[in-house]
Amino acid sequence: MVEQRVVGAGRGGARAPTVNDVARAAGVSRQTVSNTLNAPERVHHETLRRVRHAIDALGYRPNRMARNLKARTSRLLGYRVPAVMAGELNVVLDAFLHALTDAAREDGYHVVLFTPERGQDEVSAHTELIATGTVDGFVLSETNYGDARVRALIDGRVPFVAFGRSADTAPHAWVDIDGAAGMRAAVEHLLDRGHRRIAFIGWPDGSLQGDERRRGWAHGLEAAGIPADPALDMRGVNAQETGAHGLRQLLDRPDPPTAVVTASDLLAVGVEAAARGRGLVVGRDLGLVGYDDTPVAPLLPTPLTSVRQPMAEAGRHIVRLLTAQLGGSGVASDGVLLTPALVVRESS
Amino acid sequence: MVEQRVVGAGRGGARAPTVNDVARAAGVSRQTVSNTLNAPERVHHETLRRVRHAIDALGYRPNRMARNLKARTSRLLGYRVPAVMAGELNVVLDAFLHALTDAAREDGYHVVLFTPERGQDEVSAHTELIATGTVDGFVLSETNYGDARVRALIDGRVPFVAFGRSADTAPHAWVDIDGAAGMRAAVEHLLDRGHRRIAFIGWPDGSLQGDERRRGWAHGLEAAGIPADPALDMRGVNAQETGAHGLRQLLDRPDPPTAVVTASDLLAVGVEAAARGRGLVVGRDLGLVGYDDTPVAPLLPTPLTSVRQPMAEAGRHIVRLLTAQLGGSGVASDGVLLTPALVVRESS
DNA sequence: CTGAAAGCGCTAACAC
DNA sequence: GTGTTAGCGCTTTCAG
Repeated sequence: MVEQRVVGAGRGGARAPTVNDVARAAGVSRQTVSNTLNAPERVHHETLRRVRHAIDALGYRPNRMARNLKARTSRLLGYRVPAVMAGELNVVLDAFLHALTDAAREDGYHVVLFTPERGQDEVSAHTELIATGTVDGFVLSETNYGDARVRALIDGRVPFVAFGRSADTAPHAWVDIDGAAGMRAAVEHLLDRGHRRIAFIGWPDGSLQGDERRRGWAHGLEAAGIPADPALDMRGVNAQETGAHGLRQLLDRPDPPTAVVTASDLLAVGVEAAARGRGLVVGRDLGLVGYDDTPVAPLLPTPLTSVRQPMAEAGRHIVRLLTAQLGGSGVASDGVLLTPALVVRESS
Repeated sequence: MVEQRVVGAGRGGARAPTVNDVARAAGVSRQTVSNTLNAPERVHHETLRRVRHAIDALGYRPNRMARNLKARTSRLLGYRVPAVMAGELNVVLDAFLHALTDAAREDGYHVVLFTPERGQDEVSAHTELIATGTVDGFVLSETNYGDARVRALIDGRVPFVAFGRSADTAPHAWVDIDGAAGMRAAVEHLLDRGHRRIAFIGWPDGSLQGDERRRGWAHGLEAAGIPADPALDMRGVNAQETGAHGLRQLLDRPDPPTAVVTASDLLAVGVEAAARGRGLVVGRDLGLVGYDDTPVAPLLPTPLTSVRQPMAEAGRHIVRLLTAQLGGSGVASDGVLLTPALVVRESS
């Protein structure tokens, strides 16, 4: 009986069986082994059986790297791990990565992580990986206006898909979540609840996502015949204190809003805290809707209504577009726009 | 002037220059090119200069896969992306991944993500990757009592490092964070603050981390001469409601605790909510310490004191141990135990 | 239907 | 110091 244990690159382990070993065991040439795997219809029934038996007996598995070298591909998709922002609520990176990984596997790829070296710029971190054939293409996230990576990858004819449009660059493949639609849904929900004065607390101008969300707020109101009052449009960095400060300012006005939408859950947490500080109960005295539906949303004193982004779906689409490019089908300038969903809780 | 643009595997891009191209351009054999890169001391000054010039001019970068095939390694470390748990606070996956990725790069490796296929068991997902030479070793996380992966990888002589000890298996390389020490620090901190009746709310018996944290609570008290009262030892699934229910039960006792430590921030959120429901203010009327220092901790109505696990440091150690094994140095049974730190906020 | 020959891009031995 | 030879494990012509 042939020993059948998992043998790999492990130090000390016997080296893994190769096509040659299988060929010898089955009494055929190694090409026939290859055909058995890649074009079984060209192999005689009986031979097929014999080869397959040998494969099982030896526990043979074709070597990825040899295969890839021959095929001049790595079957690897690069993803730059976003920097960890202290104090920020990570926008469900895990769901996104999980989706990327699952979808990649289904298409015969793997996701490989990277970060730029100290002192290395973003762009050369990418070009280096391509030039060495380490990856076949990239998943870009956190793209913004005039993203340098987008520019460079297009110029270098490197396959990639961006998570987020980057507005002012040449056409390229992207997947995005419609931030304006999400915010608009939040506003419409509050309008349904009877609110008429709805404030927005967001980030300073100049971020693609932030601007889009602000636009959604304005359009949502205007569609209902309510002008977007600039006095109800607050902005500041993405921090709890910005939300708190914003709400206090709003409440100090002669005509305070009855509801607030924020560009992030983090801002909403600040709003909730400031409201509590003024003796107001969110959900009863003040409508509040956050954005991103981070894990904190259901945990606030008044569980927070929030806009949920379909991160897993986005990840799947990204991989599909990317592998389509790599496979030769698929255009490098496809775009997919996904719509977020409002998760209604008690804050609104 | 030689054209100098990034050329890669991109469809339509001209194929990348190889050693042969460089050799031709520099008027040497391709071996000399290889030596220039890998053993420059054996190459004549003048030749070195010429070859290097050609390398720069052509934008040559050695192909990873060819190199790896030759070296019989993939320079890839596999990491199974943990399943996304709805409703759980992800324990700062991003910081961990970032650290893994950075450390891997410094040692000449990359991290590749994977998940088991539908219907595929954990173990064969790992052995498959090794058998095909896709990865050189693994980073295991979420190990638990009698982990099947640990068993299988040891048997298959596959290099790996576990994040978390798995108690009852054969010796192997691991990095862990001392949960008992973390909880003990929390208890000692509360004792310093004058608390004497300190309750613990944790998970049901049978999880390595949960049991360890409970032990830390008991030992922390006993070291101060206070017996760990079983009536103050609550358990339930990791959910907000478990914390809330636990606190209500504790408060209904004739001798309620003055402080609570929990096995997770999520449980602490529940405690905070239940306390508020009873008209108690955490930090003033009740001491509270959570665990994991998730992003919610500073955002609670009373910012939560919590035990922070050094995830980044753990990631770095894991990669160091793993690459040491792969490089031939380093023992496969090294262990590193890290100590968590208490982050004191207003809840205690 | 099967085998022989060639080569993906690189490097390690060994000659010159 | 430099070039020649060989081969990592696989697949892809092309003969037989």
